[in-house]
Amino acid sequence: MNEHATATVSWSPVTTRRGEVVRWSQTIIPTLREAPAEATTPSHQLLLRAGYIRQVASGVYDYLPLAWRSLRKIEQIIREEMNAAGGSEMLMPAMVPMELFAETGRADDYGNDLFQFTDRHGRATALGPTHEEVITDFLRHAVTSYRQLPLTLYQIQSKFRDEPRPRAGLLRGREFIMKDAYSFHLAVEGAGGLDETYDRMYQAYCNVFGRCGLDFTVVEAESGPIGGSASHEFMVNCPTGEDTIFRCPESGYAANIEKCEIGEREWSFDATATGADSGTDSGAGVTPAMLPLTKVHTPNMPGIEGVAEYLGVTAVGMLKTLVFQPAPGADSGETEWVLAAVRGDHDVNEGKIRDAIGFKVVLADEKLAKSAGFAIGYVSPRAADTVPNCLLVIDPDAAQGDRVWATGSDEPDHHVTGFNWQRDMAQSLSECEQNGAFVSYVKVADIRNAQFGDPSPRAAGATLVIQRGLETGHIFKLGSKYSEAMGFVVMDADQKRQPVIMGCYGIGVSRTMAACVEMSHDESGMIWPAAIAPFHVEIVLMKPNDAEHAALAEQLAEELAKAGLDVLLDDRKERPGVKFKDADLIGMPLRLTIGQKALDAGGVEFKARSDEGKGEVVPVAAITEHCLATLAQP
RNA sequence: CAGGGUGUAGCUCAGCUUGGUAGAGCACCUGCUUUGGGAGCAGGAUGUCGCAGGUUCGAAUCCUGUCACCCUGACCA
Repeated sequence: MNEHATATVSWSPVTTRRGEVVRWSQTIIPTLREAPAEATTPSHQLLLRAGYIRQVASGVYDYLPLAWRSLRKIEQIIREEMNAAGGSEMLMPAMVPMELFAETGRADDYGNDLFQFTDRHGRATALGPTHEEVITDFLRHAVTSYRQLPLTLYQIQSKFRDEPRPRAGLLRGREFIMKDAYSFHLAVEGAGGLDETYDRMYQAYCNVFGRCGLDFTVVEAESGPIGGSASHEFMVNCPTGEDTIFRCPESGYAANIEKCEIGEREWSFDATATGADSGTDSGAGVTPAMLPLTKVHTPNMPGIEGVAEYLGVTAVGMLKTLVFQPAPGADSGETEWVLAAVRGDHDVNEGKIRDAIGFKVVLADEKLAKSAGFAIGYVSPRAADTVPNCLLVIDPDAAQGDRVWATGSDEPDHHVTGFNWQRDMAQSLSECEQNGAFVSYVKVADIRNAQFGDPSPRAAGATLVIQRGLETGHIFKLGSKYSEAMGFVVMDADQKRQPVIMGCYGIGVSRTMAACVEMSHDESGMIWPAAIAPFHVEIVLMKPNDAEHAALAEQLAEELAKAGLDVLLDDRKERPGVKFKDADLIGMPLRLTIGQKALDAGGVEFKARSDEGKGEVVPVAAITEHCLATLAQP
């Protein structure tokens, strides 16, 4: 077993990382010629085929040796950047008593997404999906003075969420590896404040994903159920990504679909106005001439597409009106109902409604809405005139008065054509047009999801473009949501008790690995960036039985390891074709082939995975230098 | 949770309509040959046909139930 000698490391107080040498015959890399039928996304298929992961249950996977090496490298990069940003690593338990989630109300928010069980004593316990409560519980006992702040703590750990539908392998699992960091401050602004750490984390995240060799975009995001005031998502760019992101090519503004603002759009309820068309409106299906309001029988057609076809118009020529209610606990004053009117081809954005009217809304309960007088499925903006305590919010693209619209008739199974804002709702709208502000019960505001080609909110004349991405990182400004709920207060310099201000920062570690495969592969297999590849170099030994060849392979591996590179030595007694196919599949950045051909030519064959062709012969003495130089290239 | 699909050898799948006691390719084991892009020949091993009930002389096949997994949606890091 002397060949193991290359794996021994001489300990030194000064660490110059020595690479590792692993022989294929002594580990397990179970490659598959064909992808198992259950895998449909590229990263899932390749991770399975290349012997990185195996499924244990839906959304639950073994990380095999190759995957684990890559994951550890990603983790190490994260550690270095978190530490550099002032974070301290710790480890919290995966098991969390339900009492902690009850304190913040997240037991209900998470609901069935929380894995729960009861221990033998009947204590309700959850597997942690994230650890705000646990860390807040720890710190409310350990930190009592503002002098101990600011503080940033993080951990890298398996998280558990009982996803309604796990899918795409590691991209959406029920158990996954995540780095979660939490920061604590006395204030939002100023030295030691949340903003300072948030900005530092933002930079650290850019460093992490940059060092991992990923092509990514940072987008503004809604903070979601976790709560808080500001948020950015880090998205790995790839065409198969499940998230849609919008970007303004002029200003660099980028946001996800929930958050993306839309630039100024002209609107007017005036029937005689000219040029009211905004640049976003193709004008298809609209009729400038005034037509009479006509009721049309449209039985069993609550859907926009069906009705539009039946009425002989397009969705662009229709008004879609949805009925919302103030969310439970929302401070809505007198308002009981919120009507949102958008163009038929647009989607209402609840977050934007909230921002426009000042309180959160949820889609109305159908039974309640019907008993209040709404003909659900056939509602028009005019319902705001008849139902009391009803607020009407209109998207600018729908607030066009120089044309007629098809819309609901406010009675079941009927729509109307020829609806015109000014003629048919003049009274309600008269004041609204003055300034667009909250006059009486009508308001015009951006309340829809952005679309390709919408005006940019940050650069006049520019339009938004669409990209696909995979979310691998997310940072939030939490504020005092958790500290207030859990009584984490600290004495400030004025001897007043202040709830602590928090931020939280997550990276999906296992998802980052999958996203990398998703982003970087070809028809033959994976193509790893050097920084997170399981090994830097794979040595393909063509004739493992030839003592001279084998000795050269060992010598090269040793040299490369000394230079700090990790080496996988394919010493299997397999045919060349099998080894080459496998090498392409598992995707190490560099491949060295030791065979008679190249030896006769005075060297070994060198090939970068990302290059086409069969590679070049490099003299043995120059190999290490050549590898290091190639890996150093961006 | 709604809709759809699939469970047969390690993997990909055929067989099911029309019931008669299980197959192919690849992988695996042995031997020989071969050795630069998933080899050839010869031989060999491999299954509670997801599970449970029912119908039948007889069930992979028909019926009922159930479980698992995948896809689309809702939801979501």
